[in-house]
Amino acid sequence: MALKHAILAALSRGVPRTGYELNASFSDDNDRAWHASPSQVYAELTKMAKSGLIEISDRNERGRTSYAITEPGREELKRWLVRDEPDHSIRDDSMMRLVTMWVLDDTNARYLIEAETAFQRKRQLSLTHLLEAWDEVREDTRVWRNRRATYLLWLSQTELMLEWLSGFLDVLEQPERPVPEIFENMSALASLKE
Amino acid sequence: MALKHAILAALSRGVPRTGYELNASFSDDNDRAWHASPSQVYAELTKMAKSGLIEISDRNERGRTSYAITEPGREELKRWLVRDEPDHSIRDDSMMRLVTMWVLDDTNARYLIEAETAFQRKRQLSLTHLLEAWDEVREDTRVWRNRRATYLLWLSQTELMLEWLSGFLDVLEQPERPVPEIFENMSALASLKE
DNA sequence: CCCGTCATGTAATCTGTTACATGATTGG
DNA sequence: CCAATCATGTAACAGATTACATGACGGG
Repeated sequence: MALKHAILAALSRGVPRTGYELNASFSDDNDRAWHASPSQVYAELTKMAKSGLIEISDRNERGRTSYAITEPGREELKRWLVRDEPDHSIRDDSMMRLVTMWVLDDTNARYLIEAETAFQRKRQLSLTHLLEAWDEVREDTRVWRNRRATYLLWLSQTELMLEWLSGFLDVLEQPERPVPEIFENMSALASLKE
Repeated sequence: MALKHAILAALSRGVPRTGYELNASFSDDNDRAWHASPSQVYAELTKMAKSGLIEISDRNERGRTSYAITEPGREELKRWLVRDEPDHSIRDDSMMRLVTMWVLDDTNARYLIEAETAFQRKRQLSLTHLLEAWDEVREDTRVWRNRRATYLLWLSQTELMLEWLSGFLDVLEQPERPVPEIFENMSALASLKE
């Protein structure tokens, strides 16, 4: 039950948040960590409040209910981090498409690769903007250092992906050219030269 | 229902496979595309055989049942690739841990980062070996070009991760040093310098 | 006043995990 | 012959999605 921990992580800074706000971050394309649907989040929040990991910190005149992490919640978050084995299993729809691309003709394959490229470029842009905005805030707490480092990772991951996608187009379209040759000039793959 | 498409993709080369063999690839740490548990795979295979996307190609003296993709199955695979929108939502347990690391003290954080580093190094090794083995096979079909390109992507993703992890250790342990400075000399992040 | 966004939730359904059961074969 | 691996499945449960329902508020 990892949504539980994703919620605890989101509240761990101490700032209370509403279900709506949490949903925004769980559906955000920039948040490369955990996705959840709204109904799931609301259900989980009710359950967690009942079990004491979080508590209602504020119930506004309007519908909004804010939740805050409790001490047991913070304990559980740490317990999870240090005791539970990380789960490295992956379900990546777009990766699966990339491995299966060869079943298509060049026209369709090219189209799909370009669509993926467009998506990654969009991501690259919004991550860049976010990082630039943070440069001006100039905060330097432990949380922010962690978050900035993570966003730098995500940015370089999407840039690696973009570089690879352009090579992948050549792999499908230039069937005579050896695959290793196509990728050997990638800066991001420089370490492969050893 | 993406497991369906993962199975079709695995059978798409035309080589029949048993449930057991499919399970091996779905639980393989190297296969960075789709994970599934054995019981789920067996259930899905029975269902797909009933609906005609795959068929039993061989039922051995022993328990083994081999499945092969059918023409409708191949059609469905292509339909999925070109018509269905890719799902970019992510649930990445180890990524979530990395974003939450700041709640821990340095000792625990360092320990977890080192554990993750060990995992990624193991992956790096097995991907390297796989690619080297393929160099000797020297096949050059459309499938193999696609697969080689994908493995090169996974390898460079792993190497990017390794480089980032070593920087991330510094982020937590050298609280005075600015985060961007720590990562600016990464070769994989070279494009950020523009 | 109507539409879009804010804000939360229920119910039905589907997807995926865990624990368990079963039995054959292979290598030491 | 015993343990590990091969090989498949069932049943109960947990996790997640979809469609739907509800209502408040703010701006044009």
